[in-house]
Amino acid sequence: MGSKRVTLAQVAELAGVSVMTASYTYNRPDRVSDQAKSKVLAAAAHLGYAGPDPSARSLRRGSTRTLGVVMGEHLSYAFEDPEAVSFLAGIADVCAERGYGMTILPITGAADDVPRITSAAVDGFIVWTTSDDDPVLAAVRATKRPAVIHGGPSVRDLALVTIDNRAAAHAVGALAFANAARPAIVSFPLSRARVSTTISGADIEDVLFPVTRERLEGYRQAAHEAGIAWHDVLIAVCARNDAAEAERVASALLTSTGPPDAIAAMSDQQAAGVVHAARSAGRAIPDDLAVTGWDDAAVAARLDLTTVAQSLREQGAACAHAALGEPTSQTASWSLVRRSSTRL
Amino acid sequence: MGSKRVTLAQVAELAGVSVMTASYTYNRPDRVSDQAKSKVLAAAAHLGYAGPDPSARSLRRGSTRTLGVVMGEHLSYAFEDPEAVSFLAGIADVCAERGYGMTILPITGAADDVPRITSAAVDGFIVWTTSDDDPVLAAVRATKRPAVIHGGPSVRDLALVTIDNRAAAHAVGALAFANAARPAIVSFPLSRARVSTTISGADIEDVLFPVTRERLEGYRQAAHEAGIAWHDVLIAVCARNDAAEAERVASALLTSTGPPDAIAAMSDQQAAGVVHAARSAGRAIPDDLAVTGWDDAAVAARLDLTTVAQSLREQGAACAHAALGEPTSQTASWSLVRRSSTRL
DNA sequence: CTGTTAGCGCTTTCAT
DNA sequence: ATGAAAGCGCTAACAG
Repeated sequence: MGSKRVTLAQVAELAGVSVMTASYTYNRPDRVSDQAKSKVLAAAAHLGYAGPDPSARSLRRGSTRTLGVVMGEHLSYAFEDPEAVSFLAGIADVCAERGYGMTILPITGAADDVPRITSAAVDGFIVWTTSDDDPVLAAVRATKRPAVIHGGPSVRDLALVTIDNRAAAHAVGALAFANAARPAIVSFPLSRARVSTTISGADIEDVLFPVTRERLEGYRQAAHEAGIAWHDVLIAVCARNDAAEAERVASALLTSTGPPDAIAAMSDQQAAGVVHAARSAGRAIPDDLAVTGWDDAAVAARLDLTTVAQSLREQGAACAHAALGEPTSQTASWSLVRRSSTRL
Repeated sequence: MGSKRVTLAQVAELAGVSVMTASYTYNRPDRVSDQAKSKVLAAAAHLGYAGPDPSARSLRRGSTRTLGVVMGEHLSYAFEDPEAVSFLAGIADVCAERGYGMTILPITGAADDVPRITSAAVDGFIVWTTSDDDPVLAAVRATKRPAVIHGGPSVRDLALVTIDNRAAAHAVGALAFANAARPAIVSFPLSRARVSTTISGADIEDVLFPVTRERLEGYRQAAHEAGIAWHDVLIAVCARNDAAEAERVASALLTSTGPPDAIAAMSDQQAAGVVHAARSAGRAIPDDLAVTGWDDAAVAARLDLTTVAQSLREQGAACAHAALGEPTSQTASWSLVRRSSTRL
């Protein structure tokens, strides 16, 4: 007791063995005689030695046995988004199985994000959906460690795990916009600036979040096939993915002149907000207003929402495998869940 | 390009400066001339050097700039508990501010948890509520690094951040059990085994989760003061903290002979399950059944539940400060929120 | 402002 | 089964 830091060398000395025997006691117990082992462990206990120093071990081994997860912008938002949380749980499953730690890298959106990435003691990175211009992407790539991006964007040298958002949006959009005259979309942000705004017929090419962009493209195609001009489609952009903001936005739309008769949202949380707004405005679903969600979360079943099912948990696990350098299929599956919130 | 690992020495050599000048370029840019700095950065760019190796740096500095969080049992459960998630967000706030990483240590409940703790490259530990007999506690203590336990148990040398659960349970129990003849409690697990069971007048001393134990003590006192014998109080122990299990359990209670007329739950999620069960059983709240929750989550306001308010987010932040070795008040605040789900 | 020296604590060779 | 040597990549401490 007492001295601040106990080293393996001290343990070895007290045990009367070489440093290597002490080291083997912790790393290859089978290659050490029981006698030597117990001498080492006794000495360790006596000195209060808790095991090899993790940093020294990482340096020597060249591996930290930890995966880094970059959640984008304010980290606390990440924990508030249930789909993001499922994704984390999927990563956690794999880490737990492998005995790996999982380091959450706090991103603030400011310039100091880059050094944080660069100085993270991790073996690989998992990046949660971000925008094309996110400097974090270059920082991750520069580390030359295995890395995977969930959702997008696609970056050279980095793996990508995602569903086909465009195809899924096309499919669910077809249900949402069936027999609609004035469809609207409740959307995720278009850029990292995250401004809330309402526009019509968005210039999709300018959208910097690839997931949002691809979904808008799918919705555009669905609108087109339903005989609706894209510039007639109102897009309500929400700064954050939550029910409250979607409800406010949808209320405004529904009480405006020429209110929408179909709203496709980008998450079930948003769709739940839309449903509440519709109830408050006295609209019947789907007759007055068709609503679709995304993710097939618990709330979608509860509200009987037509939605796109995908497993963020499985995708999180797939990302973890990729970040560990294991081969993984890049393309995740999705399916359409047709319920009573749409006319079709 | 090409060579697997680029070192600072190589960068320095190419730049024609000493290793220290290269090191300072990254760590004390102000102490290096602009000229030298740009030579170093040019060389680094040329070689594809992304910055000092984190493990080597940690070893040399004696600090990892990362905090470890132990969430207890299956990590994925942690992410499913909204209060646990708030707690994590509070830690994340502080880590983001300080430029620290946050390593989530996956705990499986098996024997291999201990080496995971021991080999975590972190400067301090935060342990989410656990049981008196959790081996993780000794492992954390053995590292001799700053550590803090949230909720309990209290362990020598380790900080503790918690509210006074006993007092809070006493207070909310008084509202729950007012004018009740047959009160019941929907409880968190009593031990890490996490078995679901229903007992009456539990032997509180045997409960291994201190948070659960203290709340039961508070409820017992409240029952006593309401003139109810403890052995008449039914305790429905849930394996997990979620609405679904609480709803099942409450349904069973409400359809039994001599159903409860008051139920105190240990979380708002559980209370929400109880409310749903009451509705299904056609019971009026609070006249037929008084219900109380805990935490004052969003759902509590929505269901107009009497509950105990506490900020897990602030407590998470307080834990982070403690784990960083900063002084922190150990005792967090709580307050009673009286709404319409109780008779008083 | 820049450089030299020393070693953080450990484990990978390669012997014995 | 055990040990000696070497060095992972970096930065604190001190010169100059």
